[in-house]
Amino acid sequence: MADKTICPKFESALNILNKRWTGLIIFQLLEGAQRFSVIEGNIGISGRVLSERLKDLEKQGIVKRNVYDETPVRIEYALTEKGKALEPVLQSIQHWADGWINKDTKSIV
Amino acid sequence: MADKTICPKFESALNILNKRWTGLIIFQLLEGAQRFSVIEGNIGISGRVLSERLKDLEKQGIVKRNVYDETPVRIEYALTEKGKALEPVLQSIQHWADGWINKDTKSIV
DNA sequence: ATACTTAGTTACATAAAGTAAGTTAATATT
DNA sequence: AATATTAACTTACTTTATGTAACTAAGTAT
Repeated sequence: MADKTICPKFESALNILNKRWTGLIIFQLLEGAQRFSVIEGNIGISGRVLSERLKDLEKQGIVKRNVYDETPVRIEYALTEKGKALEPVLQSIQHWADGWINKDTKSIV
Repeated sequence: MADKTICPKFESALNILNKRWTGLIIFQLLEGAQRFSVIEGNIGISGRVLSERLKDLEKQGIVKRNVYDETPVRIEYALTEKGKALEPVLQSIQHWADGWINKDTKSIV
């Protein structure tokens, strides 16, 4: 691979949304903190990959993992400020989708 | 997979940007029509996958394939109106990246 | 002691992406 | 006439990512 790095920041941002499921995970968390099993059920991701993604997102400072010492233990994943700052990105995707995606054909309007 | 379909249009839009390379391909084409080999070289994608992606994007009405009968044949890929309409999406990603990505650490600002 | 719950992890199977060589068509070169 | 060149792919094969389903750990409750 050549890797011309058009703009390293931009590429690095794209590499986040680029990965399967990250967009939906962030979209879910924009509604508020959620537990592992809730995210899993809501977006239909496999536990294996959700675990992987949440670790990535945490490492990138987009998601925060909060442990509540109840019984059984409750763990919630929430967006950080950096994560919340992605809301306009998802909104612009939504806006584009509203204007250009025909939900029946999944193709040209 | 459960597939709760949060919003079918939104999901379908995400499934485009979601795939590896599509974001960069569209970003490239925002600068104007480009040939296969140029895109390939600029973003460092393999020919096999670029071919696959361009067909997908064409099928979704985001990219138009233009054949110029020169010698050797010249083929250019350009964004359609639907494709150009993605510019604000990429801009919002760029904007987020500028504010939140530290290009050195690739992580928290 | 056994069972239940959440939040994972592990082992294995299938699908997607990377690599490198090959194909096609229209010239241009020797 | 045979060989080479160029762009745009395609094919065969390897590596990586994702899906599936069963399993583990910690802390109760029965």
